[in-house]
Amino acid sequence: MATVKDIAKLAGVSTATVSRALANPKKVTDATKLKVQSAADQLGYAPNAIARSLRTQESKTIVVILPDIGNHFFTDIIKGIEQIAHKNAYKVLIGDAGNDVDRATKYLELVYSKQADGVLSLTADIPIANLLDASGKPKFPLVMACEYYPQSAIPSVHIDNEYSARIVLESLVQMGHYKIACITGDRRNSISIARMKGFKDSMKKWRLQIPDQYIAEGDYSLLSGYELAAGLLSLEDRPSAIFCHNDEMAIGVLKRAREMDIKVPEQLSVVGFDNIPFCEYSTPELSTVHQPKQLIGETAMKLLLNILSGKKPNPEITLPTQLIVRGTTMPPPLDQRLKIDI
Amino acid sequence: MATVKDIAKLAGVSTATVSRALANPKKVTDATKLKVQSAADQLGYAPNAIARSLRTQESKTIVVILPDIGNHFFTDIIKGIEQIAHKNAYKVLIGDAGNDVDRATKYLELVYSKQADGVLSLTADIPIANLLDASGKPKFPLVMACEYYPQSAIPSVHIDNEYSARIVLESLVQMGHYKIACITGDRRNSISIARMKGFKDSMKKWRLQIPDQYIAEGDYSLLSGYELAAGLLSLEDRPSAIFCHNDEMAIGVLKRAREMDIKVPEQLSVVGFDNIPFCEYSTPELSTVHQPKQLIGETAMKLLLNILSGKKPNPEITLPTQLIVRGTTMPPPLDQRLKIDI
DNA sequence: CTGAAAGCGCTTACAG
DNA sequence: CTGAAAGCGCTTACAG
Repeated sequence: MATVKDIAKLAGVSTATVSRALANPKKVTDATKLKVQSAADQLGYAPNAIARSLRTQESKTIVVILPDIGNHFFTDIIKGIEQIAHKNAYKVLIGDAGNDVDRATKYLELVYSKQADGVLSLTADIPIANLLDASGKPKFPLVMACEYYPQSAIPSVHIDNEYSARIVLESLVQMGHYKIACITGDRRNSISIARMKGFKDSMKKWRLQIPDQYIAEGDYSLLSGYELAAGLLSLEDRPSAIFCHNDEMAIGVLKRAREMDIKVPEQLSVVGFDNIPFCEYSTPELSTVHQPKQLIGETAMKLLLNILSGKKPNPEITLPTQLIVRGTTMPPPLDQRLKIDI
Repeated sequence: MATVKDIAKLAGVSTATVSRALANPKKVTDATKLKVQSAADQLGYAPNAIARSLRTQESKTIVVILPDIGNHFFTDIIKGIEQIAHKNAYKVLIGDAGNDVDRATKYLELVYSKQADGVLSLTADIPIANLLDASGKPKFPLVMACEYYPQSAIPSVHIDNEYSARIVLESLVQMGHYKIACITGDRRNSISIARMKGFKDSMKKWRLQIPDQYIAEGDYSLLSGYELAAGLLSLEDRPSAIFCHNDEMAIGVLKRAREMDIKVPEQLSVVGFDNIPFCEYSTPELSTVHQPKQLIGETAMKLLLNILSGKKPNPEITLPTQLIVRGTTMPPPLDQRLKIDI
């Protein structure tokens, strides 16, 4: 491997000049620029980024901490992150936590070991003490996306989860549903809490009850939706609608309903969350809440870039969602329909 | 950030001793080990991996080049890679090529810039001249998984694509299908070529015809399966079975059939490839070829580890596949059934 | 515009 | 067992 030293020798200049010619072509004569350039080409020079990092104290790399690479929701988020990162000459290290807190936390070491300049975390499962110093400020350049720590000073971009749950509920109630169940994610998670709050607030507003057994806690997988639906759909007073906190669990519910011979949407309405590509390929096509996934990724990366360049960040950005009504929702059977004046 | 120098000062030893105490506790007195360790703890020392890399000339990082992060087939492969990598103290840099050859090729620079020690490529779309030197040997530690360059000296782990296609075809023919269409991936790709060969060989063996318009070229997306099925299913002599080169295209076919009111499997059999989790959640559940995805990832990473440690690699590893018959395949209607003696 | 020199933070032969 | 010194390959203030 050729180094600046080799180029310097071949071009008959100093290593300082080589470095300058390659990095700032303006600070150097056209003649030397040419000499250096052709020597570099001749030697097939590739700069050693490690040496550069050690000298400049920056790696031009960021880590994104991914809760679970098996969750398809994150695909477009990552695409958004990578697009902005690459456009700005940053490399992206993707750390899959496999739903494990310790593994997620471990990726933070990359910034202490100087292999990354900042962190873009898609999970709020990391103990917050690992992220904030005594004064409550982030210990290193850090942005959260999708998930977040409420009332923390960590810059974050996310949707309005409470509002998004409310529009789902409003739509369902307007159709006449009142026996509405819910399959959540991890219930200690801020996202689940916000969505549950939106759900409960809407129900309360319409003076509707939520029996305890109508709330089930899943893990965002196809399987957990499938398994939890078994319980929900066997209830004596079976719900006429199920609101799932992501699309994969909703697709799991669809399968269970099919097996139990419960017709969707005639006998059961199902709503998902995220709007992953598979929504349009389920039977029936899944009604859901659309999240601007790629935009979330892009925005979060831009925020991190701002922090990395020393600007003080916009602390919190909320992006819009949208209810998408497809084939899994309709008014419940007449005998189960709510009678209200709208 | 504390450095070895700081620790050395606090512990009253040299930086050399600090380095040794931390890395090889055996080469040092118990007393100094203790002194150094406690000084390091006290200062909250985190080693600078960049400096270490520059000195040791290895980054303990590998890149995996991913054709498209949107293709769910790769999820478990990556899990397998990461598991073995982390167990061996290697970091994994995931490079998403977004189905773009130039982007894929660009990730190779990470090894020239010393940010990665080796490459695990899941795509064979990179021009091979970028990988091999004049004598046909890999320019750097390199392993292929899933895809490969036929007759190259690049170590690779993959399935037997030809055989896998044959078992699909045999199963279909045994059921009595003879009008069998195929939706492939990129047809210049070695995987598609091998699967097509298995397909054609089987058909030839049974003396069956494959009309040109029975072969359609897709891009592994849900949408391409959906779109190409429109043509296939509108043919005057409509196929009674479609073999898709991945599950997502097969699920796209299912949707189109539903819309055209063609009953699967009664009027149309569909077979996918890969066995992604969604297979069990489609309607009907998708028959497919199971690939040992996680094992492929693990095996490929072990191969790369071998190369990295100077051992000469096992050049090619083939892992077994398995036909999984679910709800999308059955014998064709009687009037379209092949009459053969078996 | 160019060069000599220092230094980023480690590790490791080489002496002792 | 321990220390002094060199060096990995860059970049950048400092002189000139």
